[in-house]
Amino acid sequence: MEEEKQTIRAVERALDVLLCFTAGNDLGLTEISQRVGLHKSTVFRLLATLEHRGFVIRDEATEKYRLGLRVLELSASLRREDDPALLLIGEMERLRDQLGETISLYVRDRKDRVRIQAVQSQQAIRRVAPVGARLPLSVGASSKILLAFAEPEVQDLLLSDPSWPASLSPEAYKEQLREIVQAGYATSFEEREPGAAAISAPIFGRNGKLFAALSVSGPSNRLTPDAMLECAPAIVGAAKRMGALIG
Amino acid sequence: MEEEKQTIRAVERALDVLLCFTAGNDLGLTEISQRVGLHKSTVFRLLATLEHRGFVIRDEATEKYRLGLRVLELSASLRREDDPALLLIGEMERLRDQLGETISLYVRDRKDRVRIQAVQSQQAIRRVAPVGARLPLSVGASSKILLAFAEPEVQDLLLSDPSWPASLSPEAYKEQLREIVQAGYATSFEEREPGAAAISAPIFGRNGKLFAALSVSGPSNRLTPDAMLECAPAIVGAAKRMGALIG
DNA sequence: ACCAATGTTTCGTAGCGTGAAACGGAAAGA
DNA sequence: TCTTTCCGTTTCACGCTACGAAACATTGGT
Repeated sequence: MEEEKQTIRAVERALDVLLCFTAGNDLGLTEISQRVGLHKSTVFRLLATLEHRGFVIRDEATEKYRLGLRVLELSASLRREDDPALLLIGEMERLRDQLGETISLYVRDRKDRVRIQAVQSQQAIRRVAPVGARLPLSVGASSKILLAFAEPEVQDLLLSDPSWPASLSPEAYKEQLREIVQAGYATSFEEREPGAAAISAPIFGRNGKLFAALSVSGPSNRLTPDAMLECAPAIVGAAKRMGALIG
Repeated sequence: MEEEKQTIRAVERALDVLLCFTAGNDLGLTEISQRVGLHKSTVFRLLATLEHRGFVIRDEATEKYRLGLRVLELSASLRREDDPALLLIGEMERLRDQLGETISLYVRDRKDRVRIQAVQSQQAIRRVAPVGARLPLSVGASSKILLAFAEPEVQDLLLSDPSWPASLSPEAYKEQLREIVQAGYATSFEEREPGAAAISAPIFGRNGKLFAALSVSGPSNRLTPDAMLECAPAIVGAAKRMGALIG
């Protein structure tokens, strides 16, 4: 049960503190200590260390903490010249212009999916999709794609994981995933967020393995089930072209 | 020579390991341990911790370490809706289209400057400017802007800092900065990188304090001293308009 | 086969991180 | 003005925990 990997507690705690800031707004010391469940003085020292390296800074006015520019520096190193997300942005823009909706690119990262690239719809009412967002793998069209086309062993691992919602029976869900493999795309209608719908198709690399899920999302009154059925071929086609672009 | 702030050694080391990856390429355990000057087993545990939280991952093929998507998640929180860099991108694009060169936005972060936004030139030969890059405050046109228009106390602090190159006399440099304040803009010609030139102007916030340096950079055979002199008014004007846009 | 280089595990020690408590300071309320 | 309250900061003794040497494992090169 318990073969925890050998990790360093203080570092783990520091990273937890950092992750608090994914919420977005600035945080005070006490608020952080409550959120991570650590003593004030412990968090104080952790924050002092993070600040010393520039990972967090203090807002001069409010005295609260926020992320520092060091994380921008790190993320710049993530986006390298060979970043697939950069290669695919052109094709994504073309699809956006064709369909008028927001286009996202998701990859699986452990037990979540992460939006690694996005081009926003130009319409007044649109889905806004910030790059970097981390979302659950249990709901949404792209989640189903990432699961349905994953290698069987990771699929089993994820569906049997304790973090998998008990309300979703693995057996029934697998049947649904098989249908998606058959169809070649997946849809979701007001599944994760009310008023939103999405349709997603898989992008395979040259090695034949799933690389990412291409997803079109918008308001559910525009992306009706019928409308999604209609634009599915375009999305599947774009995903196929993208697969040819990446290594 | 005294009291360092109270920080946590293990965390500090972990952050140093993370910062190794700003180089860009993937790193092996031994290489990291040499770079940060720590024992292999120590780095091994630090990396295991960073990996456990998703800040680094291992390339399946090469077994080397690289940054994980958690840093993308963090950087997304840095780019919020009220991010000034997002407000200014429109004006930057306009300036790019007018001058045909790459436009960058720099802010001072401690003893460095960081490029927080950029729009790339469309020309075949152009300056490429990745967002997030951290550069020294001692060379380059935008460095001079960030120093010249900084509050006097931080200017003194930076010029007297041990990290300031001894070859640049603070006295003479201050005189140069005064001239820049007079002119309202700064230039650099093959100063930091051979073959590159830049011209930069300050952006002030509503509070009258310096917010960032707007910079135009390109190959030195296009951005000749004469050409820079010619386009200076356009850049100063754009910087002024940008100042009105931010809070 | 050897050697060299890298990644992983073990283990005893002491140095370090920990959390309770006390301190200081600012803002809110009576 | 004097409380009260809430934050942030500092101190300190205890005992856990992170440390590094060394051994072990694994690979690839010659």
